[in-house]
Amino acid sequence: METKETYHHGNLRQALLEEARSLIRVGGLSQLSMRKLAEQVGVSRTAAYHHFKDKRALLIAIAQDGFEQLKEQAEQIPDELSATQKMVRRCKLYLDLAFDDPALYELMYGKVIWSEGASDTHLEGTAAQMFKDYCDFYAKLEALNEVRLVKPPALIARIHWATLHGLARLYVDGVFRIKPDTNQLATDIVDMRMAGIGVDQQVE
Amino acid sequence: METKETYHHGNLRQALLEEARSLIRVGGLSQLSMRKLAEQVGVSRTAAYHHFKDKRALLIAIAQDGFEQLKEQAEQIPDELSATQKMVRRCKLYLDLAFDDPALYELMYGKVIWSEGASDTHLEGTAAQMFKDYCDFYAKLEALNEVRLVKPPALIARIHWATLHGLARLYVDGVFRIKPDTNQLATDIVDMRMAGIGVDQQVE
DNA sequence: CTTGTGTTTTTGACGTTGTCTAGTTGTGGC
DNA sequence: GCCACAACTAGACAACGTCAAAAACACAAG
Repeated sequence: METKETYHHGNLRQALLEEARSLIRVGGLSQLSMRKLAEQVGVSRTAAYHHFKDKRALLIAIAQDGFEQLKEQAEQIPDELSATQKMVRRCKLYLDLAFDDPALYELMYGKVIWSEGASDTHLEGTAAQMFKDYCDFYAKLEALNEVRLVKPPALIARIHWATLHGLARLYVDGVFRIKPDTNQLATDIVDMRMAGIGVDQQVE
Repeated sequence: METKETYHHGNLRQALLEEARSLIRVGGLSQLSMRKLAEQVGVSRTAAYHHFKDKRALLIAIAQDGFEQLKEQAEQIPDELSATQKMVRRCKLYLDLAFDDPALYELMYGKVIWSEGASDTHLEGTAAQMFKDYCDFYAKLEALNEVRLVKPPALIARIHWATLHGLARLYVDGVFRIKPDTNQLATDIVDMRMAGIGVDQQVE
């Protein structure tokens, strides 16, 4: 790679994304500014605007990367696990994201992306898919006669996600300050959710 | 009240709080600026700094008012209701706050207050009390032999609050855009929570 | 090697923000 | 009426996000 004395960075977009990711991991979303970011990367304060329409576009790109990473992690869950065990793993991945990288979680599931409609982020499908996965999970358990749903799967899925999101946000925002054992917590949530809809035995 | 041509407003602190409350209700937290607020109230941009140390101090005051209002509403729940019915009412009040005044909810339970430690806000006790109320609720049901807890009350209380908070935040942040029937939702949550910990009959 | 074109930066500038500080005005006690 | 203090106004500063013009760079064609 050539030196930085020249104008052309060469791979500025990627460098901005990586540096921004690092900055928010350390200082939180509120500590990220386009000027500080540019300074860290070694370019002028408006160089980023050639690669990103505005600050929100850069943040969206970081969130997209985060969703991609989460998806790749979910795909590594072994196929041979039961549906319930897979769900516990997915819940754990979700909680791990929030507890290990609170600012990325806040970006992915917070107002920057969602408050003005997310149609420009191509992430609405992602959120819908997550919701659908939860619905499918419960519908599948019922189809296998493993549980008897006493509420519609959509309601159960909504509350399932809300529970995870609430635990995440209460930590991300600083209301709860103690990082839990996410494996245990995911197990407890799925366990309680099983009991809530009629399953007879606890998660093994 | 005397005219506004004079320097002395007379009751600027209260006017700022009321106007700020109104501004965030309409435009959201991000639309509130000290300059716009001062202009709306008819004073110069730094007048507020005589009454509030900084912007965060003003926001804390609004959040404190919000908690006070929530507490007063909870105190109006009739004593003769069963513990479960009271809990449904409280859950409904909580959800109503989030769905009817999202910015106030975000302020009360979000980063402005909680991210740097809330010791200067005198609200830590409020959050702790809410958590304790949920714990007590479940412990009381168990003491009355109405339910059999299969998890510690602290975990159940934490997940109970997380569920409410998650539903609230998913709406406040714009991930979910449809305002639900909060009475039905509160009933469903408590209903499912009952089932989750072993209650034999649904909420009447 | 030169030239032209397109890309990618830098630089000057603007509007907005929160907040500091000095100065001005108003209030109330004596 | 005077004085001290409270409560404001006004000037100023630093930082922010972003726009647009100018400058530098990369590359292809001749």
